[in-house]
Amino acid sequence: MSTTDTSNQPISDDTSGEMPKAYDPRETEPRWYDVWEQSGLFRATGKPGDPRPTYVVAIPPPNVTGSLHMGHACRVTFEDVLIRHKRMSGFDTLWIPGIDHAGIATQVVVERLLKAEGKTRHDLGRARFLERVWQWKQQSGDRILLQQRKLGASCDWERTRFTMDEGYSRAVREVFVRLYEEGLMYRATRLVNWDVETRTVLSDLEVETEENVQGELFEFAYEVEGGGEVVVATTRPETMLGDTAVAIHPDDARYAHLHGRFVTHPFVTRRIPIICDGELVDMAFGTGVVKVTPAHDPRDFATGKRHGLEELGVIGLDGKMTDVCGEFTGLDRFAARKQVKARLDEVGLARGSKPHVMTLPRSQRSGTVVEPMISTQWFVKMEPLAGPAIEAVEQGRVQILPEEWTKTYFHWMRNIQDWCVSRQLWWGHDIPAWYCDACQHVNVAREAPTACAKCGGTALTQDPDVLDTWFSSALWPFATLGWPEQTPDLARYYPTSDLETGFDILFFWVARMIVMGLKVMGDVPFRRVLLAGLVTDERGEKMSKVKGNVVDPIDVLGGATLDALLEKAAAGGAKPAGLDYLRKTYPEGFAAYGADALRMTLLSYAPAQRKIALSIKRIEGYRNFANKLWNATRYALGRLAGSGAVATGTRPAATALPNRWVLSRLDAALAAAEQGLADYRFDDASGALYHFVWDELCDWYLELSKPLLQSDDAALVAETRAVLVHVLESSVRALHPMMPFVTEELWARLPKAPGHAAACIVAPYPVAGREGLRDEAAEEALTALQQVIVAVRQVRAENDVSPARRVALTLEPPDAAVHATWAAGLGALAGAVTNGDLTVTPPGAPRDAAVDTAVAVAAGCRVLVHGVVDLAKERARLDREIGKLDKELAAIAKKLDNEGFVARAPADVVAKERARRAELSEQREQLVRSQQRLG
RNA sequence: GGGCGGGUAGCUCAGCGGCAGAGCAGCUGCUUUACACGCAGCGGGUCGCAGGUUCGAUCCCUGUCCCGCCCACCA
Repeated sequence: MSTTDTSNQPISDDTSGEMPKAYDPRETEPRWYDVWEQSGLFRATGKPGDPRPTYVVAIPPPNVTGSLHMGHACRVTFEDVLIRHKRMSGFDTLWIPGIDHAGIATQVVVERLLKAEGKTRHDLGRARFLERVWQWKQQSGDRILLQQRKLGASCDWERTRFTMDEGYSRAVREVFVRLYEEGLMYRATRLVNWDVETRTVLSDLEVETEENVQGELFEFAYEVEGGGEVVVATTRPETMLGDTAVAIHPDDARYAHLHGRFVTHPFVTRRIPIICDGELVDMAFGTGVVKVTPAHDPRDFATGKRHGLEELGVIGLDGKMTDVCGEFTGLDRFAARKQVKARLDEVGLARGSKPHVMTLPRSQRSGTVVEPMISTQWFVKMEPLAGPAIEAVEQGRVQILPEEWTKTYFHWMRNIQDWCVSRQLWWGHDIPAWYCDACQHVNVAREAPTACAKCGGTALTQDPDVLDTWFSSALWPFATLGWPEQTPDLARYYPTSDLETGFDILFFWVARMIVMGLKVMGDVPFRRVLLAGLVTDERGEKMSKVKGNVVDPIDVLGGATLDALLEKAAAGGAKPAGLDYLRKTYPEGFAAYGADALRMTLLSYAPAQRKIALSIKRIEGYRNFANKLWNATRYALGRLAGSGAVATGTRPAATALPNRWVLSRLDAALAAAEQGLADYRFDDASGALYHFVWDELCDWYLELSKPLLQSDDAALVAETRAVLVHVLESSVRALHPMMPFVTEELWARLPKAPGHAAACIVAPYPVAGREGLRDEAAEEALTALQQVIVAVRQVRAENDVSPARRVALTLEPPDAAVHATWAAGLGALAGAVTNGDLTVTPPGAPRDAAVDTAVAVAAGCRVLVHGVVDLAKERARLDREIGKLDKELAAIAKKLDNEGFVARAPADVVAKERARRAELSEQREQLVRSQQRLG
């Protein structure tokens, strides 16, 4: 695949200087980011009729609540890998950046700022408060966008969107009105989740349940009119002030005499009917009598509807008892609980309490216990909308990865409840509903109406509430492309390709985008959903300011001393335990690991329904890897200098074994990377390239290339240079999506043929098998070479032979054919790499080794290391080697002696075992003979 | 009460029918002119537990014990 012509791109940078021994990301990263951005390389340039395929990702817009955290770094990394890979592969790529206004979260943050000034939002009034929030938005939003740049995000910044942009607001109003017109948006009075702290209603999703709370089940009696009593139990005694019925099971013989009777309320003058309800009451639970508070409990609310009970609100929107509560009026709900219990005790109606394990609903934002309240709110009717969204996933029009999440998605969608979308906040999208002062008619319109549609009255009041922030987020994939205008962007880039996000917002955001995309655009918003884990600290605990365990991506990139970390944590309100954790875990703070290292680290975790416990040691490892790549290039540049060898992007021809081998291994690595990227297994893709570069290219090829480059054979030297530069530049290109900065820097320094891409970011992504396939013969031969070299190294290390000491080596090939290969040059390579003078003995030569000679068996050959005098050590080493072989042979024997195995296992498996047994036995025999010779 | 995921080397995690792997940590050497952010070598695991299927199980099935998460209106 070809990429856009970049020969005229103004890519230039001063990379002529000497390469320092260590790579310093602080120097290269800002420099290259500016070059990319200023050259317009992030822009999606597709025009109508552009033949290139498109690839589109809409970023999950970060909240304007502060600064970027590790979760965002995760988003940026994954998405940037996808985008950069596709860009290099010739796609017209668009990555839409943006910011979310994050209604409640942002309002809470700004209110906290005001509180520090001793003010509340009410002191400012709505208009001035919103001004403050907009100020905050500007500041926080800018910071977030800057931080994303530091991570290397190649977004099309000119298309940056904010969920409260003018155009975006138009989209929100349009969708609201359309849903209203179809009867899918409605206003209703319901029992809702009320957050008394922020004084707003919450959707079901914004309520989190705290499990296994140790509470108590308090029992008290109601006096029955005409004598007797019934005992009820409750975890919330204060709600008894709002009891409007007492329920028993219709079939409960114990209470048959109570049918149609009343009880009296001890604190307010009210007769409370005893009702029969088989749905609410479980005869076996407690006393079998249930107090009914329709205004403050979901099940009681339903019961109230069935029986036409009065809904008596006793807890106000402010969490205090309302004025129908007599002596308890004005008390905080928790104070009232105590007081009610005390008073019940006083009047002799308390009947004791039992410990009770329960779950407590808490507000996701404020953490306060959520109070069920009756209130009039706007709802979206979800069931008709969910159907198509379920189908889309069933039919694979949207694919969810990892697949385990599909089930979770279906479960939620199939049991979906209506979505409460109004919020009693100031920061958010206004609800486009105006109430007629004269006739109360609800006027829902795209623009503010001048007169009531029903009575013509001109006195209209707009709904003071705003919309749930997720309502606008649900429109993200098309609103960012200009909808409701029919823009060229919308035509070209919708549906988007992949959506990548954290699994924690599968319901909040992903599911609702699918719903809205299908409803509004008539098509899915994206083809694929990639869900990633939550980034946690090293212990697997969620990062939080209070815990002090927040790892700021920017600190990881640029470095931070322990003192700086402690200071920041303390400023964020971290507790002493959190600071201790920091001291213990990061005693030296962070070095400047660089964005590339952080990115590689985040990519290295396998996708799973699990947390990503970010380890600094791991980041350090990838920092080291960047340095490794840097130094490999440094080595290559030194050897290429003045030679005229250049990278062409085309695989050079090779005859020498190491050259053939490394080209073949490169191909294997590229194939693995390609597969990993295709499967969204970034861990596999990055891992394949990491291991190729470090374990094969650096550990073996670069070492083997040294003797080759010193050869008198000019053609061999030229070939090796061509291979060296090719393998390196291919690795650099292949790693670019994961490690954009160091690769761009190295790319600039590598000598390139005139036609080759000027910038790595737009260079063609290397494809496996393009200019040649795997070279099996070379791989096999080089494996043999490696075995011999490793054998010599082992012998040297175990016998304390200094690496500096040159030794004499003898290689005894088993037959003429093998002898030919080693004699032809492999033997010399083995010697060169191990600092030895290696002699290959011809077949049939005498095979007696002197006593000071250590012997290993590798690649079927005997490997003799002369001048090794420590007999005891050598004997011990051989013992261990033989022991290892014995263990393996025993395992093989167990299999082959098993008739079932020989009879039923596939023939090739059996054959393999037999061959292996033969090989190992031969090896063992040779070692035993060598040992005997040692005496 | 349902559902999902996890328990593999000291730590963090890959692997998921046919020789137990990586990174880090540990131990032993090495100022080898690409790299000490390094090189070479070594040690370390009844793959949570118990059954079953299979010639063969870390991998598949059943049960069980821990840990995490999600959903659910039992007073």
